[in-house]
Amino acid sequence: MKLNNVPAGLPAARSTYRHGDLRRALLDAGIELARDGGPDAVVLREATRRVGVVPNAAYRHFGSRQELLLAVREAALSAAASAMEKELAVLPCDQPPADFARAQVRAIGTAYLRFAQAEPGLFRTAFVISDEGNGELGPARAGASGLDSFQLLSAAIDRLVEAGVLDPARRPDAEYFAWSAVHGLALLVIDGPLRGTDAAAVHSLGQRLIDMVERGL
Amino acid sequence: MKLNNVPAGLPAARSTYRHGDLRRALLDAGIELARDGGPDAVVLREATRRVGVVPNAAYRHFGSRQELLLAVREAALSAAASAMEKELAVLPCDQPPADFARAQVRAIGTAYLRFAQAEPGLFRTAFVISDEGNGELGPARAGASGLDSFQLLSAAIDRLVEAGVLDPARRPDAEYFAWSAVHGLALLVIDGPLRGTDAAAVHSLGQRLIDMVERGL
DNA sequence: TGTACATCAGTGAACGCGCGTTCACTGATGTAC
DNA sequence: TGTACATCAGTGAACGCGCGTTCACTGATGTAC
Repeated sequence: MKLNNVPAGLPAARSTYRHGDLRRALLDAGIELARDGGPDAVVLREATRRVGVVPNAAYRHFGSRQELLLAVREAALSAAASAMEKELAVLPCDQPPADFARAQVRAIGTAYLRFAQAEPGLFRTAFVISDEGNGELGPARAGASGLDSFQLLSAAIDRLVEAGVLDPARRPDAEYFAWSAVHGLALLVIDGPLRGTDAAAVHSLGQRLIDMVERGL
Repeated sequence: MKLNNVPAGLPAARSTYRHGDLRRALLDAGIELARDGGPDAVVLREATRRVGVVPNAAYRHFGSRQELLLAVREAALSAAASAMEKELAVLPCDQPPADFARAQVRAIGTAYLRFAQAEPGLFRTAFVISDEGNGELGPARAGASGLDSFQLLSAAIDRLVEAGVLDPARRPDAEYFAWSAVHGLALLVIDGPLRGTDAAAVHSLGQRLIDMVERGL
């Protein structure tokens, strides 16, 4: 019988060992690489180098470079979802349901754009697949609430309908349209023609884009 | 005095030589590589291999791999602009100016989405920078009309204002908003959650997205 | 029109690079008696 | 409580790979006399 009862089938999560927690350290290094360089910069050898360990040591914790990259991506997705949740959390609740629902959708869009600008490398790691040999995405990782970014948006749009702001006939696929607009702008900002635009101007553009989406839906 | 008078400063464009036209052949090979693999697949050695020439032969025509990639990108941008022009050309002119202006904007958006779906590799080569060490974009290449994709869109939106469809107060940055929406949807389709959706469904989503943009602007 | 020569497109061979990944190992840890 | 042993995280060395790029060459072409 084991003291630390882990679900069968999963590798037991050790808390410390020779290095301390090499898996965690490699993951952190990978995240750092992604942060300034995007997904392609997540290089196994470089991660081990940063941690101060021999390259093949990584194979005790990740089956391949791809597996490390996937773990980094999960972390990035989770960070994005958390950023949204944080933006949602500061919203005042004492307002008419219609306004509140609208504010929630706006908060999600705003958080997405802010995340893209503040952490372009992580943003691209999380949301820009860029083929990589057809992806293998796996389920998008959740934030603290247990919902991923896309689910947060969908739920917010549902609330828009409940609050009577959005005609139910317009509901279908609305999250794709909203996502498209905000995602597109994010890319224009991080490596398109709007690159180099300062944060304030981007914020203002973002707000006007969200206005457009709101009106358009 | 030369028979073939080319503008001074530009390298004389030879029509044929040992290989015939190696530069053109390498470029075509590069385009083919981009077509099924995106920008990262534009590999100098592979292009020479396909053409049946030794790797370093490429250096007679391109200073570096980057230069080849840029040429391929130009071609992809030009192809996109042409697709838009083709879509514009089939529009009936005998309609009220307001309708015509609207139809032109729609045609551009539709062509963009169609191009993305029909040629995802070229689309990504043309419009997804993905850093590459901060890009070095150069001016976006023009179609037959001499305008690039973005200029075509901007001009169409200008006509929307002239036709009285769009409030001039709403004009500023409208092309960025429209571009964002369509570009975002294109990415969802080519390597996001909407990948694998069939052409008809994508077209319908695209039309509804454009509806949203039109209303929202 | 015919010969001599310069040009320069494509050759052949080789570099150094960093990458992902495999192998047999070693030595600190945690466990059983 | 002390010793013997098994585990397995991290080592050391090496692989093969394809890449971009450089070098000195050679031989067909187009040009000058």
